[in-house]
Amino acid sequence: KGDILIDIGEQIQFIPLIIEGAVKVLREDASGDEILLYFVDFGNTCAMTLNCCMENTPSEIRAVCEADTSLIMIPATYMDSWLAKYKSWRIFIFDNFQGRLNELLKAVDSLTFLKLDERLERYINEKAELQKNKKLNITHLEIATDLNSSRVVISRLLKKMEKDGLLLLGRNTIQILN
Amino acid sequence: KGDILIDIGEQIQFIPLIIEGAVKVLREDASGDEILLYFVDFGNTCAMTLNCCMENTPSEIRAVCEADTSLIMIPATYMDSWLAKYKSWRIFIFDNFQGRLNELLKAVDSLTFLKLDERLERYINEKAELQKNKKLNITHLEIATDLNSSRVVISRLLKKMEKDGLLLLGRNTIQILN
DNA sequence: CAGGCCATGTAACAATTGTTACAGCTATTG
DNA sequence: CAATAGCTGTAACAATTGTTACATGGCCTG
Repeated sequence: KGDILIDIGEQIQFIPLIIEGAVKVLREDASGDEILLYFVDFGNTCAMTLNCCMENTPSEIRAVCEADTSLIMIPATYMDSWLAKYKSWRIFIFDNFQGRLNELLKAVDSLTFLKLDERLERYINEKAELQKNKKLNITHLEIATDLNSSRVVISRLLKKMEKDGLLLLGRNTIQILN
Repeated sequence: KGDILIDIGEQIQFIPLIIEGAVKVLREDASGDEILLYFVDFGNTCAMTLNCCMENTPSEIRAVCEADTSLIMIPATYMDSWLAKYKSWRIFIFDNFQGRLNELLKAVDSLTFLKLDERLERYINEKAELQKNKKLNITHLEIATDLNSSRVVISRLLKKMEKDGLLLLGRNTIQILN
């Protein structure tokens, strides 16, 4: 948990398949601001990584373990020969591309069409679903970083959600009600 | 020009390769608001389309011809067998995936890290580059639609850019200076 | 237990973006 | 040439989001 699997600018020689746990994929700009792109969990891999392996280009994203995570690391050299040999591998790879593209589209949708309070709500629910637990251990600052907002704004919105009876706030915890 | 190549929800049986012209790829939400994702031009194809062909899922995006456009339409049935047979085809396909993923990342970056005036500037410059002409034929409303903003806001920002000596505005035209 | 660090709550204010309303102008059409 | 529809300019105002500043209280460490 907390380990950086892949960082921006890094070259990768292995395709990571997630067996257990979850990985958070994010993007950073020149001044160090971040935005969460999506989570990847069991049975999936990161399409960005696939490309890096195929094309030997540096990573555009950072991947951080959300929880303790087990991976199978497949050497990149197998990538191409397996594509030629196995239809099941082709299907797996393209399924994953599709999944990642759709996650990116979802990210664009959120940024474009949702207000911050809606993005926050979606974020909290996704986190809870991922860890299968309605009580989150997280600080307002961490949320603000993931959503590229500021702590004060997130606190303000969370307080409003608590007043509306959606949440219960504590130090380092958010309990989802209902 | 103006033709809709692929619409949201449509099924596609052909992989379009762009020979001439340019295609604009956009996303729409439930209430009909749009956001421009990226442009595709010569030598490329649309990764979303690739997936639709492989997986037979409906399109998540709309593709509209920006200019008069010529395409080669490759029947989707060839997709898989060519992947098994030709390394050059695999490279082509993965290059395109990489290109489209990077365009999507760029879209996320713009939405996250740029203010509207910067997004507008980027948009105008991209348009000019695409058509290799610093005089654009476009209305403020069209721009507002592509950027998911409102006409009044775009007019306001454009006027400011004109005052700053970056542009020359006319009816249906924007001339980029410098 | 004292000191310091961190998380949260709140207020006041600023900046950005969106909305509504209306006026003037241009081009096209009958 | 009159009528109309579409494009642009502008003002006034509203909503959302960001910023700065400070207070409170928990928790860890020495």
